[in-house]
Amino acid sequence: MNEDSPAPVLIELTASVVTLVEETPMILAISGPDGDALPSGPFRPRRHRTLALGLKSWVSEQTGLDLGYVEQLYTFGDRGRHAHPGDTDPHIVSIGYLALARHEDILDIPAGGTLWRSWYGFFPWEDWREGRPAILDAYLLPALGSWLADPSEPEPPGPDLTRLERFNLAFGEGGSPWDEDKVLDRYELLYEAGLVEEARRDGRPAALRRVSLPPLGRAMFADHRRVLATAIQRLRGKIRYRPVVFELLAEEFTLGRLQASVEAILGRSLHKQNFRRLVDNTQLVEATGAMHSGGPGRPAALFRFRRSVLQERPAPGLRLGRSGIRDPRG
Amino acid sequence: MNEDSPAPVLIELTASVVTLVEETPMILAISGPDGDALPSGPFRPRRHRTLALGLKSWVSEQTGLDLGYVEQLYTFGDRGRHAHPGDTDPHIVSIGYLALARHEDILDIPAGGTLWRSWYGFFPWEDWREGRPAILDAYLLPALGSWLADPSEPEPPGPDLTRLERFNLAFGEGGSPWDEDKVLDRYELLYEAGLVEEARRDGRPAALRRVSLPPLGRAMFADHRRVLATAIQRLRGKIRYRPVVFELLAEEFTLGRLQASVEAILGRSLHKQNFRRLVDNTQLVEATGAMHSGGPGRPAALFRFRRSVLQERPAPGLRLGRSGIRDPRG
DNA sequence: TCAAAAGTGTTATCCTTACACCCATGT
DNA sequence: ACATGGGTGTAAGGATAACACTTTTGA
Repeated sequence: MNEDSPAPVLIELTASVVTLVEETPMILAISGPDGDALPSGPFRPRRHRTLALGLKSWVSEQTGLDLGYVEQLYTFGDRGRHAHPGDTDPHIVSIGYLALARHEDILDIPAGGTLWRSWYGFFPWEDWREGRPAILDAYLLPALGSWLADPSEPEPPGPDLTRLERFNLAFGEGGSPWDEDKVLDRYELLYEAGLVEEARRDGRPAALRRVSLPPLGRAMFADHRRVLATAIQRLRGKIRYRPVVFELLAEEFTLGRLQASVEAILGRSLHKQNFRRLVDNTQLVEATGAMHSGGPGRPAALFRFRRSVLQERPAPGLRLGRSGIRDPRG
Repeated sequence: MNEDSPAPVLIELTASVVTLVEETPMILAISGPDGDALPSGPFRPRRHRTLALGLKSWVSEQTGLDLGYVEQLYTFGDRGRHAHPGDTDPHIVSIGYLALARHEDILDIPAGGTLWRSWYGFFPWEDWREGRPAILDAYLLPALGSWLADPSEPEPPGPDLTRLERFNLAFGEGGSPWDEDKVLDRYELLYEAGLVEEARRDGRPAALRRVSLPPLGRAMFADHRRVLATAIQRLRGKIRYRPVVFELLAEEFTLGRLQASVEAILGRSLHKQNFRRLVDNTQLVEATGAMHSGGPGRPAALFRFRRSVLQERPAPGLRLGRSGIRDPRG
C-alpha cells in the first residue's frame, strides 16, 4: 500500500460524561486493566447517522445511560497517543465529546465495571477550593523544572512559545496568574515532560528525574485523560457565557447549591455575597417561592433557571472573571 | 460488508485561510465548476504526521502558501452534506480549520485558479458596518418566515429549542439582540430551510417560497461554506480573549488600522474614542515611537503588539462587548 | 445557646459608553 | 480653507470586589 493511497482511518468516539454528586464533579468511567477508560467506540458510518448519535449509542451500550446534552470537543489525530501496544495500524483518529447529566436522572447507577469517579482524582492539581494543591510544589513543579532545565530537550523554532513560556502560562509561574481554564495545556506539558504514566506507556523517553515521583493523578486508557482534560477546560470556559451549569442541577435548587456546583467545576472558591449579586445581575434564575429546609442552617429560597434569558442576552452565563491568582505563595 | 464492520472512513481536511486586504477580510479560494472551493484534501496518515500537518501540506500543494497560524474548528460527520453527487461511499468526515495569514507575507498572489475573495460575498448578511444589510429584510427574513410558518416542517421533540426560538436567537428577532458571533447558526438555519444553493444540491426539499429568491450569498463546493461560517464565528469570538488580530496585521500599525481590522472581522463599526481607550486599558500594544504619514489626515503613531501581555493576563484580547443591537428597525 | 448556612447593606474602584472638542497634515 | 483622520478630556452608569453584619433554622 502506497503512502498516497487513502489509508483506512478508524474514528474513535470518546465521551466525558460529567455529573455532580454533592460537591464533586464526577466522570463516568469503565475500570479496566490499563486504568479507567471513558465510554468509547469506533464510528460506524453505516449504523450511526451522525457522529454524536454514534457516541450516544456507545455510551448507552457500555453504561446503560442515555445522554441528553452532548457537545463535540476536539479531534486528535497524532500518532502514538492511542497505544494499544502493537496495533498502530490502522491509524486511529479520536474525537472527544463532553456530555452533561443530572445526578437525579441517573440514580440507577450503571452496572458492569462502570462507575463514577471524581475528576480531581485524575487531575489533583486542578482543585484549588481548599487552597493551592500541595502536589504542585511537592512534586509537579520541581519535576517540570528539571525538564525545563534539561538541555537535551528540543526547543521549538521560530516565533512559537518556548517551553519555559508555555510552562509559565500554564502553571501561573514567572509572574503569570494561575488560570483555572488551562487544564489541557497543563496536562499536555506534563505529558511532553514524560511525567504522566500515559507518556511512558506511549513509549516516550522518561524525563530525567532527580526525585522519584508518585503518580501524578490517576492514569487512563489510551488518550482518554487528554479527552477528559479537554472536557474540563471546555466546561470551565463555557460556564462563563452559556448557562451550562443548569444541565447538572435539579429543576429547583438553592443559591448555595448553585454556588457549590460552580465552585466544583471551576475548582476554586467564590465569594458568597458577590456570587449572589452576580447571579442577581445576570438574571439567570428566578425564585420559585418555595423554600428548602432540612439541612443545617437557615432554610434557603429555591430558584429555577430562567429559560427566557436565552432570548434576552447573547451570552447568558455567569460572568465570572478568571481567577487571576498571582503567585499566591510569595 | 456488515454494518458493524469498521467501514472505511475518509477524512477530509478543509482550510479557511483568512487575510486582510485593506478593510476586507479575504478567503483563499479555488474556483471550480461547483462554485468556489476551499483548499482541502484527504488525510493520509502514512504521509502526514498530524492532522494539522496534513492540512498545511494540502494548502501548500494547492495554493503555494505556507501557513503559520492554524487552528482546528470542528469535525462534521453528517451524511449528505458532502455531495459529490453519486459517491456517498465511502463515508466522508470533514475537519475544518481556520488559518490566518499576513497580507504582506503573501503578496506573491497564488496561481492556478486560486484567488482571494471577500468573505462577505459568501455571507452578505454578516456585514453590518454600513448599517443593517438590506438583504435581510428584502429576502432572507421573509423567506425564513415562510419556512417557519410551514406546518409540514418537523419540530424537534422534548426540551430542544423550537425552530422559531432558534430563528429568533440567530437573527436577532422577537426581542433578541443581533449577535454577530452566531454566524454558523444563521447559515445552518438557512441550509435547513432550503434557502441556500448547497441545500438544493444536497437534495434537500426546497422550501416553499412565495417569492423567488436571488442566491443568498455565493455558494461553495461541498460543505465548504459551512466550514467557512465556522471559521468566521470562531474568529469573531476569539478576538475578544486572544490577540489573534495581530496575526493579520503587519509588525507595525496605526490604531486606525487596528480598529478597521477588528471592524472588518466583526462586521460592525466601533466607536473610535472608546476603541482607543479599550486598546489602552488592555495594554495589548505599545507605541514604537515612529509615525506613519502619507495618507490623508494627520500622521498617526505606530504601534506594535506587546507580546508580554501573554504572560500578564489570562485572556488577552479586545474585551469588546457583543453588539447587542436590539431591533434596530423599530 | 451555638454552629451553620442564608441573606442584607455599604463602599471604593474599575470599566463601559456616551458626549464634546482640539490637532496636524495633504490638497 | 477645509476635509480627513488622529488624538484628548470629562462625566454618568453599571459591574466588581472587598468589607461588616443580621437572620433563621437544627442540634
